[in-house]
Amino acid sequence: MTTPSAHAGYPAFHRQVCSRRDDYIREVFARHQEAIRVKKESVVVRKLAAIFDKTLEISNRHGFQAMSVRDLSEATGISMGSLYSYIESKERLLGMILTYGHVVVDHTLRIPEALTGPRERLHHVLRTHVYITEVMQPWFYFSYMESRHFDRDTREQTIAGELRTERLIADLLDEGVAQAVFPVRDTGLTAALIKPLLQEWYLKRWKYRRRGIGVDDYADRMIAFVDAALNGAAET
Amino acid sequence: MTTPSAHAGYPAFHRQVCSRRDDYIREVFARHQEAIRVKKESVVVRKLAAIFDKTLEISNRHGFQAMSVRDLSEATGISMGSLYSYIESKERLLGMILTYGHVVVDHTLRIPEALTGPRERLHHVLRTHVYITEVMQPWFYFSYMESRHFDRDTREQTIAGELRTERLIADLLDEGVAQAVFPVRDTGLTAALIKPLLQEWYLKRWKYRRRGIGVDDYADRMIAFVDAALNGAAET
DNA sequence: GTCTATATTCGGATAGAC
DNA sequence: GTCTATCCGAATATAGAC
Repeated sequence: MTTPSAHAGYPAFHRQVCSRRDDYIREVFARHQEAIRVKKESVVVRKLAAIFDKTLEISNRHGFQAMSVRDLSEATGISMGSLYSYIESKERLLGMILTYGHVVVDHTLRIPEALTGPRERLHHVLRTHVYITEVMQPWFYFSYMESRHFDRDTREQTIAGELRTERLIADLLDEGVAQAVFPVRDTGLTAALIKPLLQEWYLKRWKYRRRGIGVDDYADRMIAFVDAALNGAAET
Repeated sequence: MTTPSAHAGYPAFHRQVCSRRDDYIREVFARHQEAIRVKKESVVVRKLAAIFDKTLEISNRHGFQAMSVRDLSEATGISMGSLYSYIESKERLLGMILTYGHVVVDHTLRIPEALTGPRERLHHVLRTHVYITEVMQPWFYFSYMESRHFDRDTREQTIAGELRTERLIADLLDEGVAQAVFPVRDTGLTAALIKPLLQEWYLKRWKYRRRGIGVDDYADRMIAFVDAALNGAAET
């Protein structure tokens, strides 16, 4: 049941994403330049990295609203005045953090390419999703929990992203049904039931950590559960 | 695939819970009496019902922190001063709302009793959970989303409740394994994977409503999905 | 029991020296 | 680029008349 997918296991995936972190933050800088008064890129990248980390850390404990900019100032060791020359406003900080996550996800959650069989393609997508949400757990948690506080546009953008994932899964299921690999009736609903199994990993990771279940463990088990559900669907 | 369980369908369940609503609120009143300056029970029950409803409504849109007591005052039509003679403080209001949900759940999520087969008992628990979270959707959503802002004790109480549900499912799976009804390997992990399928219903209900999927539809499909996963587990 | 008016604290944001 | 000091609006909570 070990994956015959395009993945070389989680550690390699983790290293790759982390090594590109500065590039991702540079792109965030580029997209929000007008809002950032400091102009020296190397300085900005270093500071933004710290600001994003601490914001996610504090917000995920008490909520973004509850985090005062003063709290953030103390946590990062950057004074209020200085901080505001990087973030412009608290709302803009939110926007930058969302951009950050989207940049990372866009660069990593790529299509399988060489994989052909519907089942293999599905497995790959499920595993990659678990991997990326493991690397970026604080961001996914934040995005999920805070989305209802966003303004209309931002919220709808987030929801659209969510639905895209679900749609991707549904499409893969459709492929499988067309090739008589999965005996699934309603692929849309089935995809909707699979998605919470992906979200489970970043929403309740503490629970699995406490039980000693690691990323690859979870991916293996979750994929097996889904496979069983897809196979057994014939009997319904 | 229609349930041969102790349930007479959702509408009957809904009516029963709603008809007892005043009793539940009376119990909340009893448990928080010292914090409520107004003493006339009939008045308190009526006002608390409105206060709870509006609080859940506003909080579930923008978050409990973001809801000012002024907002609540305007929404309920009760003046600031008057409001404070019912809630003592915003934090106490939070406590009362949590009590409210716990009271309702304690009275409705009862054990199957006469049902014997492990599969039937599991189906019953899953369906009842979907039913109760449908009636009390705003409360469950609130409790899930706000729990990380609670103080230590309250948060741990909420988590304990969560784990109890998961444990209940795991125990039923164990029963089934013992009687060779389910070929499941790790019942703890399987229970952990089933739980998000229950939470899905109150966390993303808008999605299913938009697709025209009702409570009993969801319960049927979700239970079928779980059944298939349990059966197919043998092949792993 | 209900209201209006107000005390007080806190958080976002900026000015301006260095 | 970074800091300290400060402004100002908003939110919780209360006092006290009716």
